[in-house]
Amino acid sequence: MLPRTFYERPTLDVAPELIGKVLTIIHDDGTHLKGRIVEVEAYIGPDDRASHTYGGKQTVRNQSMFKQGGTAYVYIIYGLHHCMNVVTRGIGKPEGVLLRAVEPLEGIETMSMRRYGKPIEDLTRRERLNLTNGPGKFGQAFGISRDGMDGHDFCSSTLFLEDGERGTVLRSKRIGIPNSGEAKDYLWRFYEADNPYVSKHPKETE
DNA sequence: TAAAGGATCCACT
DNA sequence: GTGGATCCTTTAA
Repeated sequence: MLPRTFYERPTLDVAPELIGKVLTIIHDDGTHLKGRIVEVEAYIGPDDRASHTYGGKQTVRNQSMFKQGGTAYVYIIYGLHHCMNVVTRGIGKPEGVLLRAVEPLEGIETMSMRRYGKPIEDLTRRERLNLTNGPGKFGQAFGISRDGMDGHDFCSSTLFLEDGERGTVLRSKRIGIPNSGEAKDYLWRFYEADNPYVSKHPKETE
């Protein structure tokens, strides 16, 4: 399992290195879920208009962002989708990386039932790719919720990351950022080239 | 207490 | 490629 020192570094160093890492979540009912991370975005609180912690703003919802590196920050977007972040740097530094998409490795049956209520063999090709190719979809497939997951430690026996194979890492502008303000142009999205589980393959890449 | 908006997803064209 | 759904969190009065 990746040590805490992996997370307690500059966010823009951690984010691209998360590509290819294998995430494991073990739920209370014993189900093992594994996925290979293929898409992330960095959010650097104090200087980032698009972050929930812009200017160091601290609320009931985002308090996990202020904890030590390797903490999970889970929030609900648009009232219904759960998104998971990995907190970086140290206590009092509200920075993190949003996990946007993974490639399913283990527990695919469970993911299929959670997402579509039917077994994997009944899914269309499109539905299989739609299991985890977006922040909210990944959250639903992995059974992520604020109860129990928010504030959880990535250095624990039921939630952790391990090394995995990594392909070519590309970078782009982030997705869903309003088309105004200086934060929109930052190339803080990282994803694996040619991976079908990446939510979007934009034109502007480096 | 009320109002506005959002780090998205899905169905439809 | 486009637009609507949907409800929680924040902020201001």
